[in-house]
Formats: sequence, C-alpha cells, structure tokens
Amino acid sequence: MFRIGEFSKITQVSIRMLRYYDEQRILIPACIDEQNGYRMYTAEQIEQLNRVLILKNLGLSVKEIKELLINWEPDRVRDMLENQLVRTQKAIEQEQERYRQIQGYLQDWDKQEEPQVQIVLKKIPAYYVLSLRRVMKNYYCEEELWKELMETTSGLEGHMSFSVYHDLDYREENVDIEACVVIDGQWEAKNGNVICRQIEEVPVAASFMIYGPYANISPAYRQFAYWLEQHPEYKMAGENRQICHVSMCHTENPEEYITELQIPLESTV
Amino acid sequence: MFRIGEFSKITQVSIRMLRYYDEQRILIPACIDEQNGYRMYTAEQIEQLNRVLILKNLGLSVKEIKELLINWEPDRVRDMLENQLVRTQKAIEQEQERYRQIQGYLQDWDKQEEPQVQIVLKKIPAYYVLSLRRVMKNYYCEEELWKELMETTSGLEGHMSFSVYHDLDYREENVDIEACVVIDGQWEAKNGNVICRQIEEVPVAASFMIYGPYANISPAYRQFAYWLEQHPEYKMAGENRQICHVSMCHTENPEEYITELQIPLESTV
DNA sequence: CCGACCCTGACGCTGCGTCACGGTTT
DNA sequence: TAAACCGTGACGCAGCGTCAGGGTCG
Repeated sequence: MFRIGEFSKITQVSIRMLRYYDEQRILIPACIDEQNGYRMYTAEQIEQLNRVLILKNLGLSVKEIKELLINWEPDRVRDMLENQLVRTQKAIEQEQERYRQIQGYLQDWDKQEEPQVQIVLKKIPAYYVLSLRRVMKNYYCEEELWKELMETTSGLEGHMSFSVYHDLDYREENVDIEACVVIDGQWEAKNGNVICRQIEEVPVAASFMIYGPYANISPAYRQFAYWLEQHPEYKMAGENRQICHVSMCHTENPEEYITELQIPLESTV
Repeated sequence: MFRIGEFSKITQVSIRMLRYYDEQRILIPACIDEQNGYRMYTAEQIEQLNRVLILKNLGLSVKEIKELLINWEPDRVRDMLENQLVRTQKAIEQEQERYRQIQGYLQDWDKQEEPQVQIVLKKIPAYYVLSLRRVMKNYYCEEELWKELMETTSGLEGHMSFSVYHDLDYREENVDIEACVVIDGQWEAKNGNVICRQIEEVPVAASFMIYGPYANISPAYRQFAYWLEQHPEYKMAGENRQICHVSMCHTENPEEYITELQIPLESTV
C-alpha cells in the first residue's frame, strides 16, 4: 500500500491529478485510512491508472474514460476508439486547412500591405425561408421581386433577408434570382408563387462586406476574384448570396448601404 | 451607428462575443451612449472586427490578437503568422501521431483481448544526477555499483534513482551500467569515480512496470518486443533505463518489487 | 404597459496547477 | 517543534454560452 505521495512518484502522475481522478471516480484508492483520511493505493492500481493514461493519451475526455471504465467491454472500447479515430482525422484536416490559410495570408502579405477586401471564411447555417424565385431581365429588376415577396411577408420586416443568385455563371440578363426572408420554422406556403423551403447549410463560404452604393459591388467582386487567384486551395461551389444589412429600407443615402456577399467555397485539396 | 444587436446580426458575431471583445479591449465600441450605457458601433468597425475574426480563425489567442492590434505593424504580424505556421505544423504532427497510436491499439484489440504489458508513452525530463558508470561482468553485479555509489550519496535516500544501460545491443556479460541518483541542481563531484552530470531529456519513451522479482523482467521485455513489432511506427533509440520504485531497500519480499523500464523511442515516419 | 432591447455580474465548461488553511506523522 | 506529509476547498486558465436581475426604448 502506498500513500498518495509515493504512488505519485512511482507513476509520475501528480498528486493533484490522482485526487482529481478519485473525485471523478475513475481511479478510486484501494482504501482510505479511517484514522486520518489518507488515500491508500495498491500496486495493482498502477495497471488501472495506466489504462486511464493510455486512453487520455489517445485524446479521450475524462467523461468518456469514465464511461468505458464503468463497465469494461471490449466492444464498447473498440467503438470509442474508432470514433476517436474519426475525430482525430477531422482534427488533422482542420489543422491542415488552417496551415494552408496561414500560408495564404503570408503570401498576400508579401505582395500587398493588407488585403483590401477583408474576406472572412464562415459557415452559414441552414435556414427556413419564405422565398420567391424567378428569372428576371437584369439585376435592376430585383427590386420588383422584393416588392412582390413583401406583400406575402408583411410582419417579418425585422427578419434577415437575402438574395440567392442561382446562375452558376455570370450573366448580365435573364438572371435567376431568389428573394428569401428567414423564418423560424416550417410554414405553409401562403401564396402560389411564394414558397416555404429550407435552405441548406454551407460549410465554408467567403464573406465580405461592401460599403456604399451597389455600384461598389462589381469592384469588390473583382477583388474577390483576385483573392481566389491567390488561394488556389479553394474554388467556388454553389449559389452566391447577397445580404442587404443596410439598404433602401433603412436609409435614404446609398453611401450608407452595407451589403454582404457570401460565396460558397469548396476545397480543391 | 448600430446598437449591439444590429451589429451582431450584421457581423454574425454573438452579442456575448462583442461584449467580451470590448472587455478584452480588442474591439471597443466607437462610442457609448452616456444616457443608457449602450455600446454603439460604426460600419468601419466591421473591418476591424474582420481583422479580429481572421486572426482568430488562424488560431491566434485573444491575447496575441490584442498585442498585434495595439500597434499594427506588418512586420510583427508577419512574425506572429510565421510563428503560428510552426505551431500549426506541430499540432498537425501531434494529431497524426495520435492517429497512428489509435490505429495501433485498434489492431492490438483485434488480436488479443488487452495488451498484457501496459505500455505508456511518456516524456522523460532532463535530470541532474550523481552517477557512477562502469562495465560490469554481468547484471547481477549491478548491486556492487549501487553500494559504491551509496557511499558518496548518503543523505539522498529518498531521491529517485535509476540505472542506465549504455549498451545499445543486448549482451549477457560485460554490460555498461550507470547508476544514477537524481539531485536538484548542479553539484561538485564528490569522489573520483562518482560524477555529477545532466542527463538529457527523452521526448518519447515507452514505459512499463514489472511487478515481482527481477526474473519477471525478461518476459516483460519479450512482451515489449511484441509491442514494438505491432507498432512499426517506432523504433528503439537510445539507452534504456530501469527504475526500482520498490526494491530490496523497501521490502524483504521480492514479490513486492516494482520496477519500471523506460525505453527511449524514435518515430520512423 | 408590454415586449424587445440594453446593461452588469456571475456560473458553467475542461483538466488540472497552485495556493491557503488546517490536521498528522516522524 | 519543525519539516514533510495528508486532507478539503477554492481560484485561475480560455473563450465564450447562458442565465438572473434590473434599467430603457418604442
């Protein structure tokens, strides 16, 4: 029988950890001295502790280790390890992704002082929307679409709304636009043309803000094209969205407009 | 000027985060309404926030981001990013390492119920030691070495001690043994044969415990050989150590001995 | 007067390191 | 009696999510 200090020295595990493992019930001392409350450990517990340390090294959380130890069935351990294998794989991919991004920024840094359009990669969640989709003659007709949609969605003025551009190639006319207003859950369609649907999540999208009148959108797009060229690890994938955070509904002055573009991306590696 | 809720919606950053970034002084509202204490943000602050989010995505901590933002010099940002590149690379390697280990355990799991010798990979820190090294006729002579060392190291009985086996190949006789007692810092050598030296750190070592008499060491070594075969991602590298946690100094009964073997490893990948 | 905002303050999460305070053993 | 153990309890860490309690705005 060892007191906690000796056991700590033998196993190279700190006293604090041993106490913590006791508290979490994943390594309970063989007995506790009733006189003074000292924790007493036996040599066999080294094996138990080793199990804990091995699982910990493999990246399992204390909670998971505990669940495995409560009843130690090889099948459950197998499942957990296989699960952990998948998680580790994902972690590796994420770190590699990050590595490429840092490289990208370092390259940019060499060429220009600072990226002029600040592009942020983000994940866009799935939304339920009320939407109206139609092929319009040109981008300036988008307003008509919105007016029509508004007739059905009155009462939703505060909700986020955005446009989706369904053409995968660029075109000046006959553009396929969908005007969307975000709602909380599934609704019944309220009108023959306005439908309710779920818009799927986008795992990675490039997002950037455009300040001022809509005429600023084109130059910003060209900046984005430049960015994309510098980042060959990505390509465009899916339908772009445009969110008018501040638009004619909010202000009279186009210089105050704030428009966000979201461009779904996909990794090329 | 936006109130925090609007700003949050535009930027897709939670109100809690905005308040946290204010608290941490990495994104301070443009002004604060003196009447009601409301945080007010301007559109230009979106760019500032984007900088923060980009750096955050690259894995920098809030503290690091703060330091960069305090005075924004391209050179310092470059340095930080390069540093981050290295850290990310290390993280990738660690995760890959873990991936291989999990794979290894899963393979073992298929073949045998549970590894019989529980091997833990650990890092061994550098130590200062008083040591006595000599080529001895065989392993049974090790005791003489220890007795001789003890003459010089009286007063250090509680300190950790271990043996280092300097032969890189296995041999039955003329073995090169070093007996070491750990001390706190550099000392003067106290005797012609006993020296004080620093024993270098071992980044990765396989460690396992042997319970009972020293005769159990050989079978345990064979178990280790089996483990090594199952884990071709490692090979032995360096001098093995043996720590007698419980030995003849502590007990009369060899069945109670606890001996630890530490075998430095090196990755083959 | 209500609901939707805003504020500050505080706990929760993980896995321990690191005191502080007090009892025990040698 | 001092040093070296042991015990419990609590704060700190990062980066927020998530209340609670109370003031404000429209």
